[in-house]
Amino acid sequence: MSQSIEQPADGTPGRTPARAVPTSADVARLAGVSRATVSYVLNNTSAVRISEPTRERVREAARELGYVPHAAARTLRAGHSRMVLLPAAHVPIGPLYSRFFNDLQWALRRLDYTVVQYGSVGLAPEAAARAWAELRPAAVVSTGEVEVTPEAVEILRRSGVKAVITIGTRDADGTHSLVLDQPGVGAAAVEHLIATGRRRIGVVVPEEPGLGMFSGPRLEGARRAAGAAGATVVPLPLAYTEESAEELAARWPGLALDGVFAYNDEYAMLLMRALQDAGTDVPGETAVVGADDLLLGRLLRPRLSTVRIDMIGGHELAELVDRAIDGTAGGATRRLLSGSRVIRRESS
Amino acid sequence: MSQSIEQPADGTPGRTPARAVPTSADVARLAGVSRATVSYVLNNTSAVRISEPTRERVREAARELGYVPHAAARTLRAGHSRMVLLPAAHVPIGPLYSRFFNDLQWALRRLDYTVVQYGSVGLAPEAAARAWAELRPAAVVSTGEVEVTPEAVEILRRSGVKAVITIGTRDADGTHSLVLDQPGVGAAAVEHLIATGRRRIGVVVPEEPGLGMFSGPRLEGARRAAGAAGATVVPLPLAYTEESAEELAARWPGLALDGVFAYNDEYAMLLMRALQDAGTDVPGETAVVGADDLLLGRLLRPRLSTVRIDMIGGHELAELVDRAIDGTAGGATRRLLSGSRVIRRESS
DNA sequence: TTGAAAGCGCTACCAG
DNA sequence: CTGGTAGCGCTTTCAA
Repeated sequence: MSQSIEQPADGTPGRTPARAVPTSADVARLAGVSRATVSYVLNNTSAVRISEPTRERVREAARELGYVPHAAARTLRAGHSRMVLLPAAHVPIGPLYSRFFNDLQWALRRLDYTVVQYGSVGLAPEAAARAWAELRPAAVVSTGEVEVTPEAVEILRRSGVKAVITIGTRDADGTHSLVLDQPGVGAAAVEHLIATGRRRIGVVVPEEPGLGMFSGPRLEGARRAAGAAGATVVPLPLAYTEESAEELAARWPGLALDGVFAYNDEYAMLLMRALQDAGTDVPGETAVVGADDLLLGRLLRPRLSTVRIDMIGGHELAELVDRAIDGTAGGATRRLLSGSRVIRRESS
Repeated sequence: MSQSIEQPADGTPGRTPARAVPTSADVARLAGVSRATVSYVLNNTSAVRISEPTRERVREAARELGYVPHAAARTLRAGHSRMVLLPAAHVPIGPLYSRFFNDLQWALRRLDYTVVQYGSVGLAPEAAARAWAELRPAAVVSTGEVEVTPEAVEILRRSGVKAVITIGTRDADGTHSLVLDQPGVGAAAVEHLIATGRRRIGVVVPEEPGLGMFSGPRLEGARRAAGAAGATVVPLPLAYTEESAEELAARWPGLALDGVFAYNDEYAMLLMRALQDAGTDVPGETAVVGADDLLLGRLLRPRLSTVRIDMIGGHELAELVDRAIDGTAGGATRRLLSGSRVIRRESS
């Protein structure tokens, strides 16, 4: 074959010769056509008509060489990518989110986007934004693990990112913001407790870092709801360990609380267990309400009352992303997701 | 300014003018130097000495323009990327994995790799491999959610991927394989049950798709261990729903099992709850063993016995990835991670 | 110490 | 219907 003449300098001479990775030029040579034709055939370019025999020759050559197009080259040439970047969460928020994530990814891929999660643990907002911007994604969909500051948005914008979508506790300007009504979650729980006759209500505040952006607003909402009804709210710091829960349960009698909103179902389980072990009757002495409606909660005894949180569907969000990228969605929008409601079981 | 002459065709004429994204050429122009100099300065190229005033001018210009390098262009020019691709799991495997994931990402970033998770839900092995290959990552680290077939490995190899690392239930050839000893997990559980006097042992097999690659080998290991001791193993299909668990619990007496390995702690909780509700005494009539050592298990009553699974550390793996990329780790290796041991609590 | 220029792989224009 | 070719943004060799 003619290629053998320009045997390329081999990268790894030691072991398997590892021929250089095939390019569209290699495909063209093997098929006896031009690189342009290869591009037309492999991309099914409709603006140009290639004879069927030629198409087949090209496809066969590509198959034989194991040709895979080079995304970076395509991006460079096109001037834009079809990548949607999701800053990856450092805290797994449970089945609710993971289901949502899967739906989103699946829907975006149907729209021909390449979905990529970028781990951004421990990066400052601007540093993270720069790292994301290097990849020149078409859109960034942030689910709240890294704060999206105005500076970050500006960095992304200037790097050609077409759309920034945030899902979080408050709107980030210049973005399409989906605001989860966290205060509403706390308020729903507390209103329910009050409606069932409770007056002194504890609100668990996780000590784990990274949950503050959720727990703060939930506490705030709880306070508002309690204030409106003349009830009392007591913040209860709690780490996700048995020791911390035991310690809290030990001083429970002194706190004289008749109800508690435990942040979510997992903390609720932790706390409820500790309370029961310490001899506190649930819901007799203290009612407990979690959040997220995990299967877990139905397995506890008493069955756990919970706040089911309103969440946007993955498919719906994918469409928003798509419209935001092609400009149809306008410059910046804000949408409040507030539909949290209590599911009463046996613990309240 | 001179740029105003060649005002580029604006992408989105409607709203904010959105000036074209700045390139290193723009930085060079603003700083009054050549593009080469810009590259030298911003990459701290040591082979070349640039005067301090020039460096400062370049950096200032970059800052002013909000310049962010274009990863695709860099990759294209360099002929290789520093991207490590992790096919993202479609099933959240719990805190054990998520901790591992974070460590791995963090460690890889310290080694100056760009870590990217690629959602590959529902793709055939070869299709997934091609999708990954388009990004020309330096390495692919598969944690077992998509099967890595020999064909897939070949596709990746031919696309210049330097290293393929698999963590899974068996070794994939041509890769660096870390084999989790799943049979060992089942065996450990069953041996423990036998040692504590059980003879007819159920093994839960989750009906959820995607877990088969774990549950199958665990069942196999359980069978081997039972066979060696003359005990009996009964496979128990179970979906992760209350109904499925209730149904299983209802026919429990007929099964006449005195022990059960419940796949993991979550299924164990589900089953144990259903058994207790149906009036079966745990561990009196039936002993229950889970796996993964979740905090959850310690909160149950009786406290759940569990198999703690041996796992490689994220940092350690990051180093393997690094050596595999630069060739130091050799062509293909295999390492068995077998160190599972039972933590006995109260349910067995 | 700095600049000019080639070229990575690909696509889209324009000629033939 | 097919081929030639420019050029996306970047790094790096070679020359000045």
